[in-house]
Amino acid sequence: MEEQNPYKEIEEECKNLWEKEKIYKFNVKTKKKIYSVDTPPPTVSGKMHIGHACSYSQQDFMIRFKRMRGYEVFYPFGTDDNGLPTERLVEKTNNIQSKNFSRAEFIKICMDFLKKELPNFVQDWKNIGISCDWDMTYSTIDENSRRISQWSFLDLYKKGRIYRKDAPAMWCPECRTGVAQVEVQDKEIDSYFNDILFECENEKIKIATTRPELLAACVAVFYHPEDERYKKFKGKKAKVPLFNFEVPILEDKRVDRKKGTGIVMCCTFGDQTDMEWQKAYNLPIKTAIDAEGKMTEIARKYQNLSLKDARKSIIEDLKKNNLLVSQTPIKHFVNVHERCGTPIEFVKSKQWFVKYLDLKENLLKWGKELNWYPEFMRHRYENWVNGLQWDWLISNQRYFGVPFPVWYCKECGNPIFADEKQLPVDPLKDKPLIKSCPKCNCKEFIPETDVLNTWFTSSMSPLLATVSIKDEEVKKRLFPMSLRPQAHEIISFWLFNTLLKSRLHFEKNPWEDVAISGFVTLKGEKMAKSKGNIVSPQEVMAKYGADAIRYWAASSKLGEDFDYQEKDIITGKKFVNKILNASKFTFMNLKDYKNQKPKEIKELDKLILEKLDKIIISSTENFEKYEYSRVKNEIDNFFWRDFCDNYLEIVKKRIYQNRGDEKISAQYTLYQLLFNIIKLFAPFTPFVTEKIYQDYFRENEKEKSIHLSKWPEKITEIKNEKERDKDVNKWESFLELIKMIRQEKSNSKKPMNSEIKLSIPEEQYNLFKDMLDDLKDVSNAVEIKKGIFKVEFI
RNA sequence: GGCCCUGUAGUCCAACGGCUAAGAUAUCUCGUUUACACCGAGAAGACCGAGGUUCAACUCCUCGCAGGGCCACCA
Repeated sequence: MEEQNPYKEIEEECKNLWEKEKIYKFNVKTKKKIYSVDTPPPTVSGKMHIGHACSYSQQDFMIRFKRMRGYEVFYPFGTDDNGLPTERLVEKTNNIQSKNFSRAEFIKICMDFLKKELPNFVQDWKNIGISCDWDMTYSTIDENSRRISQWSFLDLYKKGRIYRKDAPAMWCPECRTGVAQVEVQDKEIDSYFNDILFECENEKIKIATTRPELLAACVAVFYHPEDERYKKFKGKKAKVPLFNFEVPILEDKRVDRKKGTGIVMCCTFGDQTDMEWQKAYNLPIKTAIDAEGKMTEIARKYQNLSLKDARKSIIEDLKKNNLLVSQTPIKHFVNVHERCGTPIEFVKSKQWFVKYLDLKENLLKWGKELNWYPEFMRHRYENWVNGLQWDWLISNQRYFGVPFPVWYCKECGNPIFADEKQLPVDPLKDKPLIKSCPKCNCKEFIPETDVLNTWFTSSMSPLLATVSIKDEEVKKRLFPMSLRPQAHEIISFWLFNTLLKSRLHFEKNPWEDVAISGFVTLKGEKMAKSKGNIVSPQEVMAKYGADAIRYWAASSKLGEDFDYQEKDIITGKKFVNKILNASKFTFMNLKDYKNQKPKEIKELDKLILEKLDKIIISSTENFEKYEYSRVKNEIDNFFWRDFCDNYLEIVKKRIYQNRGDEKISAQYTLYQLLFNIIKLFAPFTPFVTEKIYQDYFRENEKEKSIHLSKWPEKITEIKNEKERDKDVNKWESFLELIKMIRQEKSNSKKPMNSEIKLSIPEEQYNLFKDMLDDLKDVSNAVEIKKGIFKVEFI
C-alpha cells in the first residue's frame, strides 16, 4: 500500500474509548424508549466486502441518530455461520470434503474453524465504526440458535404448518441436497439442441432435445393440437431410440410449435412442464437420476454414470446408430443452485416442507403493514409472493447445521418429535423422551439425519438477537423491533421468511420499519469475485480511513445502487482533514473564551445561528425519514460554505483585534456552530467527531462521548418561521455580496487580501448596516460608501 | 413474458410543479491571507427522445429508446 491512513491513531483511540466506556451498551434497566434493530448477520464466508461496508455504514447513520435523539438503542451483532455457505467455505479452506467425515467430526471442524476466524471477521465491522453493542453477539449455529430453530420447527408442526412428503423436489446433484425455490437462480449455459430420431410405424420423427441423457425416462411425446405436421400421429405410439420401448404420442397446448422441431419428449422429472404433464395425463413415473446425481437402473448400460458422462455416451451411441440427425449449439437459461452453480434436477426424495402457499393473500397484507424505505421495495416483496409455486423446502441433506429434532419409529416409520424441554437436541446422539412409538409400541428409533436449511434459522433473527437479554419484560419491550435494515437481494429470502415466521409463531409483524439498501457497483456493474471487479474495503480503509469510506457511503440514498469511485473516497478523506483543521483554528480563536454568553449577540452571528437552526430542523426531519443522504448534503454545505469559507473568514479579525463584547459574541457563536456541526456529523464520521469532542469540548460538556450527547435542537429565539426565513435570506445575500467582491478581485487578478474602497447600493447599505464592520473585515475594505456596486483597489 | 428502478456537465451525484438547475471531481485562470495546498477565489460545462396535463414540467402522465434488477418460462 503506497499510502497510510493518516487517521489510524485517531481511530484506535476512539475504538479504545468506546470499548472501555461501553458507549454503545444496551442498558436493560432503561426507562427511555427503546429503538431495536434486527441487524443483518453477515454470512461467514471470507471477508467483509465493500457492499457490506456501505450498507452497514448506512444503517449505522440512522441508528446513531436515534441514539443521540434519546432512544435506548438495541443494536446487536450476529454472524450467520450455519449451513451450506460455511460448510462449503470450510471444505474449500481445509481442502476436505464433508462426506469423508462423520457428522460429529465435521461439525467439530467447522466449529473450530469459526472459533479461529470469527474475531478477525468481526473486526472489520468494528473498524468501520458500527455502533453495535459488541457484548450482545450471536451466531446462527450457537446453542441458543439451535434451540430456537428447533422450537420453531416443533411449534410450526403443532400449528399444522410442517409436513413431510416423498415427492419430486428441486435437487442439487453437486451439493447432494434438496434446495428451496429461493435458492435457485438462472444461468446461461452453452448446450446443444440434439435432433434425435424417434420412430412411429416405420416413419421417423425428429425430436429436438437438450437432455438426451433422459431418454430412458421418456414417458410420452407431445405436439401442439393445431400442428398440421404431427396430427397424423394422433393416438399412435413412438419408439424411443436406443431403448426401444414405446410411448404414447399426445397433444397439448403447452407445446411451443416454433421451438426445436415442434415436437417434444416428456421425461418424468425433466422440468416443471414435464411434471405437469405427468400429472395431467397420469403418465408413469420413471426416475432416471438418483440422489447422487447418477443414472438409475432404468438407464440400463448407462447406469451409475454421472449426468455428464451419460449424455456424452448416449450422444455417441446415437451417432453410431444414425439416430442423431444434427446438433445445433445454443445458449439457454437453466436453473442452477445459487451456492454452487450446478443445474438443478428434480429428484424424488423425502423432504420436510413448511406449508405457505395458502397464505399468499395474508402475506401480501402483512407486507403492506410494514413501513418500507424506500417505498417501492415493497413491490419486490409482492412480486416474490405472487410468484410462489412451491411450499418451503426446509430440509438439507447436509452434515453441518441445525438438526431436525426428529426420530422415526424403526417399525412403522412414524415420526417422533423431540420434547421442547430437551432442546437443543441432536437426534444422532440423543434419544427421544418417550420410550416407545405411540402407534406401534416399537422401542427403536432411527434419527433424522437432515439439517434445517440455514434460512429456517436466520428467519428467527429477531429472537436469536435477544439471546443475552434474560429479563422477559425487557424482551417484550423489544418487539416488534423498530427496524430491519438489509440489502434488496435478500428480500425474498431473509425478509420474507422472517415475516412469515413471525406471523406464524406470534401473529404479528417482526418489525415496524424496513430499510433496504442498494449495492455498490464498479463502472455500472455489480461487483463479483467471478468478474474480478472487487474493491476491498480493508485496503480502502488502510489508505483513507474509516470515516472517509463512511462519508462516501452517506452520499447514496437508501435503496439506490451506486458506483464506486476512488476519488469519492478521497473527498471523504479531505473532509476529515478539513474538519480537524477547522476545529484547530476555531479553538485557536477560543483560547481566552470562558464559555460566557455575550451581553448582546451581534447581528451577523445571529443570522448564521438561525441558518444553523434551519439546518438542524430539516436534518432532524430527514433523519426521521431515514433520508440520511439529504442530511449529509445539507450539513456538508453548511460546514464548508457558511462556516469555513465565510464565517471563519469574517470573524477572525474581530477576534484577533479583541473587540470586547463583539469578540465574545463571535466566540460564543463559533463554539455553538462547531459543536453543533460535529454533532450533526457524528452519525456519519464517528471517529473524527469524537476526536474533536474529546480534544476541545469534553472539559466543558458532561457526556463522556459525543455519541451519547444530545442531538442538536435549535438555539435561537425567534418569533416565527417567517422571521427566520427573512434572516436566513439576509445571511445568504450577505454571502452573495462577499462573493461579488471576491469575483472583482479575482477578475482583476488581485490577491484576496488586497485593500479596497467599496461602494454598495443604498438598499444593501441599509440592510447590512449592523454588519458593515464585518463586511470591511472580510473584504479588507478601508471604507464603504453608498452608490453603484464598485470595488476600487488602493 | 410480468413487474420494479435509473437516465442531469468528461465522470459521480443533488434539486416541495415556480427565481440564475446545487455540489464533488477532472479542466482553465488567479491567489500562499493569523487552520487547512489534502487550500482559497473565480471561469467554463448538463436535464435520453416524442407527445400530453398545467399560467408554469428536470420534476406529473403516456409512448419510445438506453442501462440495471427481481420474478416466471426455458423441449
